[in-house]
Amino acid sequence: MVASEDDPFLVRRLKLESLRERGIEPFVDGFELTARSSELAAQYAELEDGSETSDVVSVAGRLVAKRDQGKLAFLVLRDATGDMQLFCRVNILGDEGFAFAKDLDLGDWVGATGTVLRSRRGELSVQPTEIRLLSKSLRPLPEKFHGLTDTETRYRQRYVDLIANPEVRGVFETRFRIIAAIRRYMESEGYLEVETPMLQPIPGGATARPFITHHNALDMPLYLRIAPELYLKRLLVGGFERVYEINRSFRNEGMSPRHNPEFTMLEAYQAYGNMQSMMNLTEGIITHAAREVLGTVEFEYQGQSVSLVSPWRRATMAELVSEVVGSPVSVHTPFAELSALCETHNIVPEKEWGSGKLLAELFEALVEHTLVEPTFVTMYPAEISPLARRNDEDSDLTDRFELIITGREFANAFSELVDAVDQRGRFEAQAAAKDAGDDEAMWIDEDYLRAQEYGMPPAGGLGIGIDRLVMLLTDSASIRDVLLFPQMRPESL
RNA sequence: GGGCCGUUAGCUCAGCUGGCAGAGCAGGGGACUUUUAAUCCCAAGGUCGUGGGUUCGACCCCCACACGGCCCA
Repeated sequence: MVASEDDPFLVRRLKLESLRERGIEPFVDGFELTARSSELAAQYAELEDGSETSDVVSVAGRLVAKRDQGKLAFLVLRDATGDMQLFCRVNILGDEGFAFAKDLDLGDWVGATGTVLRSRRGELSVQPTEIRLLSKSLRPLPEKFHGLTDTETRYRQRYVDLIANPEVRGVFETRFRIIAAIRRYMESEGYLEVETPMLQPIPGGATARPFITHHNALDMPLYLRIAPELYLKRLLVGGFERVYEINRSFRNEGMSPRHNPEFTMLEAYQAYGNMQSMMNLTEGIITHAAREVLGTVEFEYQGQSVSLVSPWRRATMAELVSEVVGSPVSVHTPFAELSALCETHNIVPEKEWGSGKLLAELFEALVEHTLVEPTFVTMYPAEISPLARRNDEDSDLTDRFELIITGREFANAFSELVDAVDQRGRFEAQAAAKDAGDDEAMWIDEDYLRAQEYGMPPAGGLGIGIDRLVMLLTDSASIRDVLLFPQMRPESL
């Protein structure tokens, strides 16, 4: 028996068998509770230290602490709203009931019925007349003081992380409140939430490598979408004027503290809108979400202060790059000069890159990480914006912006390209790049072109990375901290 | 893909120039009728990530691999 005494898992298995032998079912069928922890805390806020009531309540939760004191024992139950202490006395529970209570293990799901009191030390408690085991826990919980800190275990066994680190649940509650707030905002702005295919025959709407899968009945490849964009825009052709979708997209790329293979994006499209209206919408969505969950638009992210107070800075990509390199630079700067600048800054240009790509690379390397306060970076080169409308004054640029906050991209939006002829040309340039070996380049989507040929209204379109927004508003350093189950290599169990 | 760091008891962590593996919590036994990381006493618990190598001797040094984290592409 020495071995089993040392193994918490075995001890609990034996305890489980022993319960059954005594006719006690360790996994009961439901439990009727009358109160939750926070409700009792609010209801009895005025109850004085050391005073007892005759009010009978039933509570339930996971046993997270046990302080055995001889003929008295303090158990702490945790439910979704908070903790509640059980004040267990042998003369109230009886010898058998008291022994049963003390024999419960940390981690067990427990229900208790009894009277409400506040202990001399001021702890609101339920003094049980009856304690029931609702569901037996077979594995020991992490250490009570330090909790679970091992990052790998926290991500792999999120259920344990959520038990051991209550603040983690808070992060995810905030995540889902942000998303709910955005949905309310979009509805108030007249947008209809729609659902478009995640399994696509042609992955489009972004430049990224897709995941590929196979449909057996059709015997054809399908791709997990890299963006919903092209389907949402087909809806504008069909006459929907304001649509949005919040859901997963998938990109078959490297993982990092800011990238997960599946991630959540908001995309919204507005007929008759343009880059300007998308700036307003972006500002509205993000400030609304911040106010809803933080109550303010000024906060700290990873030690640096961030202010989302409107209006947000607007600057063109060319202006921002020029500022940093100290001389005027634009998409029209001679190619050789741009190449030389890149090399000065340790960017190795690839042979198919044009001036637009060079400028964008300079921006990413030199400017992006320096923009802490929200900044709309506008006038993206047409070369790297195959779905955006050309600027009326300069056809090498597009009416596109990205929103940068804390040095990171949060949104990407533009006046949509609705000219089917121009769109075909841009697709063909992408196809050429793909043939030249760029496996992130876009495919030609003939059906999308056909849709545009029917006539698409002028429109603004917007994408916001929801995971990154949640990171910002929950002060999380890694995307894995805002994904319940981040992607991990398989562990050997 | 490259660089750096990490992996020791269920959990959180120590471990000296290379000399028999340590603590706290949890778990086991005992005391205690107002505790709050309760306290006190006793006993137990380890393929030191995996596989090689160096050495009289390796948790420690070297190599490879696995998993994770951060940085870079």
